[in-house]
Amino acid sequence: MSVRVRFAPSPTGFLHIGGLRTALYNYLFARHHSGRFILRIEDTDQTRYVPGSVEDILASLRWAGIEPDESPVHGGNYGPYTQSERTDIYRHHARLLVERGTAYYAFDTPEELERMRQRQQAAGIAPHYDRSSMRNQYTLGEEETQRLLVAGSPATIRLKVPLHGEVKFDDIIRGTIVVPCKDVDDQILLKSDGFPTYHLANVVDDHLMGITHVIRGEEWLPSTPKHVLLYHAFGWESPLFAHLPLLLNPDRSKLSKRHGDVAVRDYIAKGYFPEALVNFIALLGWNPDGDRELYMLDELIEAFSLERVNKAGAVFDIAKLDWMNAQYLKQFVVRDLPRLVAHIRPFLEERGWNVSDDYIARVIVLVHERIHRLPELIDFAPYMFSPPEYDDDFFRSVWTDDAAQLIEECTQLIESLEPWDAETLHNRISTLAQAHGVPFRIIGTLLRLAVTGRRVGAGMMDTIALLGKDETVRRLRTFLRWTSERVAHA
RNA sequence: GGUCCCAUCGACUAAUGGUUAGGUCACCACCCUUUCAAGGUGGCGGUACGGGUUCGAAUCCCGUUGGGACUACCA
Repeated sequence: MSVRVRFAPSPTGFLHIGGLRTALYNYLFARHHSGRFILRIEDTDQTRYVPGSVEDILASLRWAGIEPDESPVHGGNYGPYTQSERTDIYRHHARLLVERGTAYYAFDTPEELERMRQRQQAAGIAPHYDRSSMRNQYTLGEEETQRLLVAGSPATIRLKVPLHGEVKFDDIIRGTIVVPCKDVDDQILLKSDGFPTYHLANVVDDHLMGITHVIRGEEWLPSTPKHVLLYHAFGWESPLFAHLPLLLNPDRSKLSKRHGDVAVRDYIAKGYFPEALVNFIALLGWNPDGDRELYMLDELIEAFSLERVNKAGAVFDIAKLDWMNAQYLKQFVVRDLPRLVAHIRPFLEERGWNVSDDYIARVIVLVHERIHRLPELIDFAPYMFSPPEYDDDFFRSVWTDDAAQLIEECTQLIESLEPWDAETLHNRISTLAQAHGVPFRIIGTLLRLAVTGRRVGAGMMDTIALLGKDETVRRLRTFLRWTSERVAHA
């Protein structure tokens, strides 16, 4: 049987980084086995729906290179792929269960349920639906049940969980899991608003859509016994389960906002490469061997297997993501400079800097080893796009008595430099430094301060060579004028 | 509280009964060097604890401790 897997997010906001990893593992598994990857939208809770979510999920997946084979927009033979368009199917199946005697009607109000829970807590027992004392099909009797239904009383349908015995299932990642039935609650399957709960919709859809492997986050592990019971109740064969370890905050709680960005779109906005983010999260909880770190998407597909997924949660460590992004940055500088130029151009234009592709490319080559993400280039080397600004602290910390003389001579040297390249510049300045008995680094630093207004940056000779003779000389003269004013006032 | 899951350096992980417990990030030092990086070399640092099983345990079993998830007419 060919593999069919699904990623089934709720449209309650932007796609989460944890969701992206779940989608990725499903996608890798599907592609590795030449199977199908399905996107299903689980919007059965109308109150939590956030407009634009579906678009963000699709856009984020596409950005990451994960394209569904079937989805609300890609179509497919098992649609519709949006649960709110399948309510009739769920109602039908819920009634089917009632007819089979494996589910029943319940008429309790939220207030009644709340009181029940409080009683149970006060008595020191675990909160659970008490089938024998609440208002349902069994306590009310068939006649009263029918009367209430006909009268239109709000009703839910609950799963009739056996009082004894145990539920057992195999998880590909965790092995056999056994839970006593008495610890499984009579889960609501159909809400009084006629919509299904996650549990019903999920099981019905996975069955109807021919899903072979349910690969999802570990947070679903505790409710899997309910799902297994549901498959039994329908008389269906259940798919194989694989519960993925959670992505964690640095404090080892479930990855969440508060500790940093969790939306994929945040990472897109910060200029991370999809290759880097995908590579990074693929290795959070899975590893094909011990040593290799860098994998492109097709290599991940080739190497992926659920058997090598870890059980323990993994902390999302931005520092390593940054390192990985820098690795890809270096790679792309060699392999695909135009892509980098196109990537950074909007960021530059936002600052009002319109320069040629060729110039941008040269700046990227110049500074790329000093940054992790392309947009960092703007904060790292704004002086490549606009003149530097100096302030008093800066002046005090750099100025020495012979600085003016040295810069004056450098300016003249630069004005007449032929040919115009970094190596020649380095040689001539080196000679000048020797003539003055001054270490090269003194002049290098002085030039850096004058030309860039900063203490750190890319190689100074390369920077000057790229800035050009006119611009460099202009900045040096400005600097000299500015410093002489400072000295006069001092 | 109850149920379930988990446990190798600070982080991500390798080692599926036999290794001086390996690699990557981070951190530290040194080299390189016009600054900062990048790169190179080296270093710091770990099998949570206690019992078993075994000639031999990070690995298998039990317990303890710790962490997490779940415990809704949310997913």
